[in-house]
Amino acid sequence: MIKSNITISDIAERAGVSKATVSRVLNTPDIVEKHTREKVIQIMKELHYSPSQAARNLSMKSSSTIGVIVPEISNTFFGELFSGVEDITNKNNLSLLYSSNDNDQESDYKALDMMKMQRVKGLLYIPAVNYAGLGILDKLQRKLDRLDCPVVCMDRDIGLQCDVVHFDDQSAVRKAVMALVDAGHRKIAIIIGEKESILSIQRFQGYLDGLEQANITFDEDFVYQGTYTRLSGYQVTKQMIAQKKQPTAVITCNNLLSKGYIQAVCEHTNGNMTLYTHIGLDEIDMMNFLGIPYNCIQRDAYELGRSAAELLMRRIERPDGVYQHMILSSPLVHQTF
Amino acid sequence: MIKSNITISDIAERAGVSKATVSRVLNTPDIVEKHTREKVIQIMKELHYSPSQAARNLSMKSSSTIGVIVPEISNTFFGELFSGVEDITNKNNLSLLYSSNDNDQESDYKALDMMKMQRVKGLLYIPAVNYAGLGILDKLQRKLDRLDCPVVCMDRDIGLQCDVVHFDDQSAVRKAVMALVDAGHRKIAIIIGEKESILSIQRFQGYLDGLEQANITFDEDFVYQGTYTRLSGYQVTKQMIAQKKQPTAVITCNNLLSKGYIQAVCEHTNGNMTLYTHIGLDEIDMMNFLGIPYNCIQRDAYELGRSAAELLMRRIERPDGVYQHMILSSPLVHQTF
DNA sequence: CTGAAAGCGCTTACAG
DNA sequence: CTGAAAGCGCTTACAG
Repeated sequence: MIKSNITISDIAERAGVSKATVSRVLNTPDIVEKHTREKVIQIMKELHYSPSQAARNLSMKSSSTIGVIVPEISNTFFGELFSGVEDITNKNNLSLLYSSNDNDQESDYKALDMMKMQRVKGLLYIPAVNYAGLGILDKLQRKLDRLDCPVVCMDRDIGLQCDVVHFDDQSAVRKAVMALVDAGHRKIAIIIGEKESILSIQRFQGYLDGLEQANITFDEDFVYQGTYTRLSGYQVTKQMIAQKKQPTAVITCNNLLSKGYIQAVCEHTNGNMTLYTHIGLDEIDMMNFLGIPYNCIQRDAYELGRSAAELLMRRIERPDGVYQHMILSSPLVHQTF
Repeated sequence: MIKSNITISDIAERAGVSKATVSRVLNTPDIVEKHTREKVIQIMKELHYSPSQAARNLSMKSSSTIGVIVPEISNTFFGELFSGVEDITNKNNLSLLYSSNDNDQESDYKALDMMKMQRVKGLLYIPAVNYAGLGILDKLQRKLDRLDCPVVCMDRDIGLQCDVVHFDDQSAVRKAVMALVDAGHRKIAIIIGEKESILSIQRFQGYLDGLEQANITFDEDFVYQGTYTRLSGYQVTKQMIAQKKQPTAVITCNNLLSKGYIQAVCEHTNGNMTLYTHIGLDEIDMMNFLGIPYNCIQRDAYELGRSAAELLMRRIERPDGVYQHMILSSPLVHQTF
């Protein structure tokens, strides 16, 4: 560590100019005389000067930081998303302030408070829970409004007044059901996570839509509900396997549930995945490469992050104008059945 | 968006006290009289006051942000690592400023410059490349020193003067070779990434150590070198498969290479992974659950992140003292052969 | 093209 | 226990 608190004053002094001039070569180099400019730049380099963003932000009442709040970074889906975000913010020379909310409302509030204290220039946000369902959507909305910066809500459309980017899960699940029906299935089970989650609600609705379209009577025995974790997917699938009334096809509603499902099935069949015909939401890494046919609704998390970040950039440019509602398609990819 | 630039002055005015007092209820509440304190707090709540970190940092010449630089967040290894980091920084009420360097030296410099401008309180750092190998380690070291904050180097020990946390890859690979030898193998191939990478150097040395210990003559035909990407792992493995001289066992030197390897082997054998006996570095998600026996050197990325973050916290507390060199063990996990 | 000065929103000795 | 004032490191009208 080197104590190196070089400030604009040091540069000004050495260059024999005012602080204002130094500031100008930093911000509006064109308006300072060439010779002066070069001298100042030279000295900055010599002294390894690095302007303080904090001071700059304070003075300009602005910020160079974008906040990102996602449920949990260790889920590859959010890692990919993050990667898409970064590609855009990098281009715009913006820093990324990160926080995860662990799908927990309290953590979510904490994260939002932090973002506010940091005065982020914009926020990319995945709500922790379904605030609409909890009846506290208004409270969240006010919290976001008070952030006093553009917000783009990603992945979960809980009814927020802001730009929103998400996948059309409802129709994707509907199509998945239709594809199974076309292949002759009538007994189609679905495994969903938390009932209250907007994700579950939409995906389940897609399931109902599909059944209706195919004239299949809804049978609640084929609805398995857990939480959006691998462990839960495993347990629920075990339960399902033990039932007398068996489905012939299964839809699992996120990548973690799918993983748990696969684990349970493989354990039961000794690695043979054909116990049920299966369609998962989200790709699962490696499945394609192992020569195991894997059917899924493909959601491009990288693209989600990229689109949301681009939308945020535009919104920062032009804060006014009607909110965008962007829906990304998620194709059904099935090699077999 | 609500324009809500409530400042400490607003609070002071409404509460009929000075700014200093308001600041004190924020920072040292105990020394302000109970009644005053409560009144101020009350007004802060009413007005949804949120202090500006930028102003605070500037005034205190400090920071509440930890920087994290990793190669690429989309690799699950780094996602897990990040998750370990966050658990610690959350506890300490520190924000996380994130940047990836994409294993590219220029991006790495850019990231470091950004961290400096942001005046991070500490940095968790994975060097983009092997600076030692490039002969510019000194330059990097000075860059880090000028950051004027504690730095913990993670995952890659390139010889930096700072705290370091990494796995003992060399001895892990040596043990992997020994395990293969014990199972009767003599023709053991290794697939490594970029030659110059410190990762490759150490892992390759472990390979040599193992061969020597087993009295096996080194045969360079069994060394396959690519880059640390899935595609490269795939291509190199294809090449290997096409060779007349065949190994009986293969070691792949990171998770991406392992994935590419698996892809190539499965493609060639139609899903039968027993073409070679294989040990990969790092776990691969799902393998265990698919009932596919997968042998690997297990490196706990979450633990790496957690340890590094804890070390950083301690170093921030006590900046002086000799640098720590922490080596995490990475057990060899093999169910078969 | 350049400088003096005020201001951004805080904190903290200092004096009371 | 509290306030007035200086200072953190910048930027930017304003005047020249």
